[in-house]
Amino acid sequence: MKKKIRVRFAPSPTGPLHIGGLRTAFYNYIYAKKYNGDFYLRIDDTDIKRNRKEYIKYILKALKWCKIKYNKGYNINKNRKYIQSKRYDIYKRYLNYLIKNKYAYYAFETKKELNEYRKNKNFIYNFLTRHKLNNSLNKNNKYIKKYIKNKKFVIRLVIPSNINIIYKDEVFGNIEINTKEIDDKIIYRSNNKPTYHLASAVDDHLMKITHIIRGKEWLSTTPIYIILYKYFNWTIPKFIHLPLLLNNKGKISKRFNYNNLPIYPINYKNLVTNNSYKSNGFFRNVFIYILALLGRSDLSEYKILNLKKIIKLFSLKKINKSDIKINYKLFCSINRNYILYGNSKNINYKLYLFLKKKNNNNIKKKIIYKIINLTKNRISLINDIWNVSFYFFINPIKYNIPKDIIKYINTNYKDIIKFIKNNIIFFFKKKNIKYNNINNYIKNINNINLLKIIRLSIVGELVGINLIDIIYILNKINKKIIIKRLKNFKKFIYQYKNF
RNA sequence: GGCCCAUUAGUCUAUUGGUUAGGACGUCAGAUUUUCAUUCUGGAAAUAGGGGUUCGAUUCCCCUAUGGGCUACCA
Repeated sequence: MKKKIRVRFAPSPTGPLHIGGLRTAFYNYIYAKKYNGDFYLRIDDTDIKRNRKEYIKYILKALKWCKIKYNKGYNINKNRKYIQSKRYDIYKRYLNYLIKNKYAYYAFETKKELNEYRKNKNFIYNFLTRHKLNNSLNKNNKYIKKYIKNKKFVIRLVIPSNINIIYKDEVFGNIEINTKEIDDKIIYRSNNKPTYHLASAVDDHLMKITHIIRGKEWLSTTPIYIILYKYFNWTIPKFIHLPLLLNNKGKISKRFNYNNLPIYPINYKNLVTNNSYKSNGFFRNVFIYILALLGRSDLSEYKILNLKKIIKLFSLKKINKSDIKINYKLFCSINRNYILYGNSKNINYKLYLFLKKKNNNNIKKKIIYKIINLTKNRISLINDIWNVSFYFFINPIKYNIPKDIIKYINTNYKDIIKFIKNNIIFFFKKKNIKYNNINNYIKNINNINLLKIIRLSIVGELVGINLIDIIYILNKINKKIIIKRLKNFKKFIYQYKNF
């Protein structure tokens, strides 16, 4: 019988989860979904100096937004079992086994001493050097006991001497690393806490993890994990390493810029930013697609697929090996593509929710939807809708007038005032103005500059949707708006008649 | 420095021994649009370099270069 697949996502809460971490979580999730397996969430918080509870919350929130659901695992309210800081007793039991079988030993060097050794760049704490160093392999029992009693020790894993550890990665193929390159890794610190290597190996075994899906940065550290598994005589899981996500400067980190955005806005100590994928206006399903895209060579067709299809198409063979540079602009255009061709019901609703917050004049829902339909083909992110539709909600704040129009206003000042007063305003004072009336009126003006001036007075700038639509909608919202704006503009050019 | 991994246009990638090296975003030009956007048409643009193996190499091997990761009492 085939063993049930079980994967885990095991972030360490030393910073807000970034897109790279989320991508790892997502790949674990879809892998489990694809093969009907389990997906667990574990919090690997063995780095007690850098861990923060806020980051655990952040991780959970980010997973939730992306709808990455786990079968079992850490839950801030209910289940706190899947967190390593609550499992120290367990690790200690396994540690004792390693010591008893001479797979691990006590070492007594201070950090200072180690730094001294490391000034020689070739220094490695392993089979070549350990017999000369200050550890329980070389010292008598009395000495060892004294150090252990004073808690001045770490425990190191015995890395076997000069053998090639070969393992198969499902993405990268066979990886071969000689043990002479590897330190006898510290698996237990002087503060009585295990390090990641021990804790994660033990947990992965106890949780019966069958596949380890994580970032490529672990590729050369995997032998340590394998050695531990062999000492315990456990079944080694399969490894699936994912290409790294890079920003312009290298591996993405907790420092944010536009190519390295957080998922959610964060405000924690000196980590403050309002920008994030969510708050900048990415659609959830687009963001999920982007996560899938980062590392999959089969998803370059530029159609936004839903989760079901992403899972259906998933194949280890299609995971690429080379690292991926985050390209925020590309992400934006994927979002834009979705707005243009995606599920318009969902899109319009989200855009409506955004505009609703800004709607101070109680513009009717129906009209807002109309505005959305007219403007949404010119935006990339949800938030952009304001930039292209603000003039329906507020009067123009400033007039963005190009030089040639300034010149035109200066030379034809009197005629323009006259035109506004006697022609346009006169037109808008009529009752029951229909779309066709506006259409005919505008078409008959037949003077590009005057049309531009009408647009300027209403919108504040020369870009935007069809002028007839703008006028029609504004007139529907409130008959007085256009007249008011025309008068404002008249006042404005009167003030600045010599630009 | 050592070890590991990668290298196709600006970016994401297709082609795993025979293709005029394909697509998407971006970019440029034209048409449409009173403007902008959309839409349509078209253009420029890549197998990092050098050696092998082969009738033939983007594809396999080696070297170099570049990028990235690891080399922590971080994960």
